[in-house]
Amino acid sequence: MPGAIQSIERAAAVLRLLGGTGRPLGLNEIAAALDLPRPTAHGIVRTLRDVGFVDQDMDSNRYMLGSGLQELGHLRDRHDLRAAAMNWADALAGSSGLAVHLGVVEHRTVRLVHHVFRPDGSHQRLRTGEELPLHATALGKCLLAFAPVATPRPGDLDLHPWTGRTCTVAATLEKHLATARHRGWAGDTGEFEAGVGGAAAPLRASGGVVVGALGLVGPAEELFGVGGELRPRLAEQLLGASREISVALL
Amino acid sequence: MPGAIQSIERAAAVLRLLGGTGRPLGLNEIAAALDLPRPTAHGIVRTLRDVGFVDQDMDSNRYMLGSGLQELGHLRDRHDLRAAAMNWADALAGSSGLAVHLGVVEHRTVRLVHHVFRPDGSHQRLRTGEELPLHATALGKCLLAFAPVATPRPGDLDLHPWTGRTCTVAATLEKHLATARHRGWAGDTGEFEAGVGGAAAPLRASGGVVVGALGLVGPAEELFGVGGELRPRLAEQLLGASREISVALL
DNA sequence: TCGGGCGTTCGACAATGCCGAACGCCTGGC
DNA sequence: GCCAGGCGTTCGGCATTGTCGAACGCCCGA
Repeated sequence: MPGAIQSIERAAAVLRLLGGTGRPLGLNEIAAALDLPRPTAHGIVRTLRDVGFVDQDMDSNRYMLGSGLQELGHLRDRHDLRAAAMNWADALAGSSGLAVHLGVVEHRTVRLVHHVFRPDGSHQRLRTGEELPLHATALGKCLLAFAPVATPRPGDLDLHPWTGRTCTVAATLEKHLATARHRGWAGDTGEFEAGVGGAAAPLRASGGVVVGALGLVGPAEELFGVGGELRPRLAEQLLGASREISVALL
Repeated sequence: MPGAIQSIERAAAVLRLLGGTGRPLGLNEIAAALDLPRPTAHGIVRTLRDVGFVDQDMDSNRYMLGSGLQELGHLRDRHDLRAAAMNWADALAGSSGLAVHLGVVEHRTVRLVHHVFRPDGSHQRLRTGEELPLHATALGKCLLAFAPVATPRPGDLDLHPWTGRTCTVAATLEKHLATARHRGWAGDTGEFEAGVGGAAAPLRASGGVVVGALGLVGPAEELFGVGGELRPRLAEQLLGASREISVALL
């Protein structure tokens, strides 16, 4: 059984030390805390700085955790969401006969973090990683409606008209969001891609924080009945799955 | 100029690869992506797993980002808050003549992340790192009032009676929180420590998310006038500082 | 059962990391 | 102004640690 790589272990110890101490540390403090000679600690810290995991204050020369770590931490949060949702998303695609999307807020868009194909064997392109507009998709409108503090205000969005059905007036979009809040899900009836509809429900982590949205996507006439309402069976399946995923996120 | 420590650089590359790919990776994929021989990649990945920065799925043997990284990322978020608030907190202590606390929600308590002594040269103990009760301190009530999704509901809290003034009934606490929301700050009149009062205002990051609270702490009669209202000068100073910090967090 | 693919271990060796000595800069005290 | 001390940083010899080809062991599918 080969041993661990010592320099990587030491790098991890430096990061934990910086994280556990509530202030920037000087090289001498780091070296003393880890019982390392200063040039050894310096080599480690300098490399961590070069890779973005540690920042160095230009005036005091002290070291602190870097933004590269923060980004990785947030990505890990997202992976947890995906892991919790994956099985339920698969099952939802199976029971609904539609494609399933899992999306999160990223900057001012929806980032697709998981995509289950419609289970009919038709030719489909995997869209994981794509950016979708907040105002013109069910996922986006769901996030706008249920995670207002994490999303821009409708009035601050560029309401690009993707199709003739896209909301291009903030007040109209606000009405859609109010309706979504009332129903517990948000819909789109061909607002991003003509003829393609969607419905999405929020995913909540501990404390009720909305951390993402789960959506169904397919031909609009398959999702919505004559009155424009989401078909009751689909609503039940979507809301059921989003509830189970939210429980798994606690 | 000495070079970087190669194995640490490679470890960072592994972490970025795992973060940037939306799914768990096998060793062969990691080795191929980084153009490393498998045993080399294995040594790196195994060490990262041992230090908690990488998790390995027991069934598939695939590797993904670990929870240790997530924790460090969150700690970095907190350090950002502290860095943004530090100078304003110092100035607030100077202008108010009181001690200043900066706190965040951690589990079901307030974690003190910064503490500026009252500037009168009196003997004081540094309390950074301490846990304070949410229901009995101004910081805690501020977080309960303004960050409801990140804090427990009053009815779910253990309302321990620290002093004779502590709120021990959820309905009473709810009233305090409603008052705080109305005023923009929360107060405590000796509910945690007899005779010691506090007032706290929320700190907001981008999107309006409340990420912490800034508080004044001192003898209750210095904070509150005869009618029990926070002295106007202190209210103005506290709210001014919290606004400036919130701007710095955008 | 066999073969392929996978993660993991073994051990030789050389390259890389380690670390004592020294350097250069900054600050504070005299 | 000068000096000393404290700090982060560099240098370079050397040995230890990391690297990596070869092999192992396990699992799954044909």
